[in-house]
Amino acid sequence: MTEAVPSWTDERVELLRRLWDDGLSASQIALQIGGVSRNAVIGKVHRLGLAGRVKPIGPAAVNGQRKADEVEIETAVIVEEPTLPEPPAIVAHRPAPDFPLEPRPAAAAPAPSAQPVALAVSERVTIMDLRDSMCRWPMGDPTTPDFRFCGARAITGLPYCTQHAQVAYQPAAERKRDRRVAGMR
DNA sequence: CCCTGATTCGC
DNA sequence: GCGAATCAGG
Repeated sequence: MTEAVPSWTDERVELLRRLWDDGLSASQIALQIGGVSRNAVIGKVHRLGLAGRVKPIGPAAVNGQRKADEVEIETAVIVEEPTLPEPPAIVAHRPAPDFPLEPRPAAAAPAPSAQPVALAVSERVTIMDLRDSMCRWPMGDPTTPDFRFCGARAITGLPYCTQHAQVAYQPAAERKRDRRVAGMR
């Protein structure tokens, strides 16, 4: 097939803008877009004038990559009381990948009974289909082409749906070691 | 060492 | 305009 990438098409640029605005690093964006190096991404970002974005939180928190070299502020887990009638200024940092938190069984043979579904199950959406008020919880590695977002109805004021908001802002509960899938490289 | 973005500069 | 190489920082 034609592996040759056209170049920075509108779609690719749009994706680039979105991912960059989403806080993904250049290397991650490059891996996801494919066909471009991280330098290319950075270069394009600068040309587009997107550089100098506000540094969110979590330089590479997307990957469970921890370095004992430095003490990071990963402890930025916002501890909140069980009651959250109002969305405080929660610092939405990029949550760690979550594979074991899928509320949907793999084999989804709907066997449509005469039962109207009140809420559609989480529909994974791509970055392109991600709209506002959609849960922006990342599913899968941003480095893979099948990277999706939850896409469910997000809580007003929060970037996540009820399901993921819980895990995103869980109280100072115990934290279990998250073992990521077999990493390449 | 790993990573990050910023910049330069030949193409 | 593009991006590899390089730079500078964490």
